[in-house]
Amino acid sequence: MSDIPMQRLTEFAGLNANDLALFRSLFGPEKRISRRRDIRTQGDPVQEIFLLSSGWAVSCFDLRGGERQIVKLHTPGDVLGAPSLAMETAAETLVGMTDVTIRSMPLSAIGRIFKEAPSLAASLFISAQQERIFLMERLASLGRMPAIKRFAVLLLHVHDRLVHIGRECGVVDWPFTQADLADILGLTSVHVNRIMRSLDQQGLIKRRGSTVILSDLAALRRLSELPERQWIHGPDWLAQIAL
Amino acid sequence: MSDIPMQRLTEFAGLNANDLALFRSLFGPEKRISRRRDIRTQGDPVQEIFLLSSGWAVSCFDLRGGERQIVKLHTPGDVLGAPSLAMETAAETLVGMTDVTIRSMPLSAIGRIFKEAPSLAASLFISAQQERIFLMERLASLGRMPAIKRFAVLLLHVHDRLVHIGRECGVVDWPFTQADLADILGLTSVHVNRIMRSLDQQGLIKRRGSTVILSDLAALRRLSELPERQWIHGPDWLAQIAL
DNA sequence: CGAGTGCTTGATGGCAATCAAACACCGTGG
DNA sequence: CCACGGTGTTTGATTGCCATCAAGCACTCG
Repeated sequence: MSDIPMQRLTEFAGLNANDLALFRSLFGPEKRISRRRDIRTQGDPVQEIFLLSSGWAVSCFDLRGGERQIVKLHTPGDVLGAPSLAMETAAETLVGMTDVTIRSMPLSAIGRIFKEAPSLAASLFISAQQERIFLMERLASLGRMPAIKRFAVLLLHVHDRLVHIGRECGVVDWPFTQADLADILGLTSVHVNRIMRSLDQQGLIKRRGSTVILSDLAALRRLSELPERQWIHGPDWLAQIAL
Repeated sequence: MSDIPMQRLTEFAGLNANDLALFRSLFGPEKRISRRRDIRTQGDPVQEIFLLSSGWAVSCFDLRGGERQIVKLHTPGDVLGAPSLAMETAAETLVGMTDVTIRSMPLSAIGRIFKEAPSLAASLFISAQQERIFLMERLASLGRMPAIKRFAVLLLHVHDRLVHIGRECGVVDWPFTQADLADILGLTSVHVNRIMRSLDQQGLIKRRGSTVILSDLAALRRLSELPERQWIHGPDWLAQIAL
């Protein structure tokens, strides 16, 4: 059984040993869920939040017409299902894109965190704000960019997140089919295919199976129209909580 | 000088008198900003968050090509600029769409809230999760719906928020031009115009200046493909923090 | 009254959807 | 071993939603 990944939680500030120990203690045992299975389906009662221990997952909205929009990609260390904390029943469906292992935390534990570990609570709060930025970027890309730029924005976003958790620079090895990418980008799989070939032929990316190699990072960033983000690290106001 | 509106903060649970008093005490004096002026521009250092006391505002992303995507509409009582708490410099531009009055809260005050008023902190946290749901809905609408449905989704979203803060049911009186709506919906102003006339002619809405009357709420909800949301109210885990 | 802003309408064009079909790969079972 | 179905990728032909371009109109304001 692997240890609990905490990259996302300690991204903005170090946490003391007590906080980390508390956080670990609040999660249940590991549970395996296989590829393409729902972790939680939209409409289910909200009784817990999840930590993704290993594998890839997504959050998505299923629409009445049978279409779906993937609204967030998750890598190990991510907390899943938190947005629905504001609701009686889950707004999003959580799906494993590979076999995944998750742990769950009951709602009562969230109360404990706010009561007993304010620094931890603040870290979760900032993480939620970061997620809002990610969503706003995706929104800007769907609303105001043609397909090629959307793809570049997505690829760079995932790339930068992967590098952040220690993966190799210049490579994105994700488990998505072109149909999945279409559900992320608001396109059809046919068009995603054309976009990818086009980027390939222009020399911006190369493809090896489901792996994408970013052969020209500078050109991709120029395409994307969005700046690289500078996240805070150990701001005064956060450090001061621990005192 | 008007009192501080707290609808958004008390939406999910009542707060005790101490928490409310603390919250009030953390905001600076009212400041007026006139229509179409930036409250904070993207790239500015993040030194505070804002409370919108009166008027309408938006958060938007300005892209390199000069286009913009409006990512969030704000009504009185909303906290503005919180997503950029995760960043060194602001990711979004905050703009008043009418003359607005705002109050600001320094970052150090956020630290105090987490340290001294865990129930208040938890309310802010849930509110951030709610904002993520809103963004995910917008994303689903831009990614997977044609223009008419996007408009219906937007109109209903704003309508339901306005009703929530006590405005008349069946009416949306907003200060947006068709060009603004285009920046919200990821369309052009020309197309927004055609969409609105079309809905008007079909009898789903009526227009009186900038006011939209929702003449057929049921039909609009059928169009929108998204369910009405049931937000939590006074869940156990939140109440338990105050004990 | 002229300039500016916002709304409306028509004509044209393009990006992406839709429809359709072939191809590659893979695990399964006859 | 090969047939087979299933999944995913690729490519072409056609369609359509929405963008773009252009111009006229209504209203406000200095």
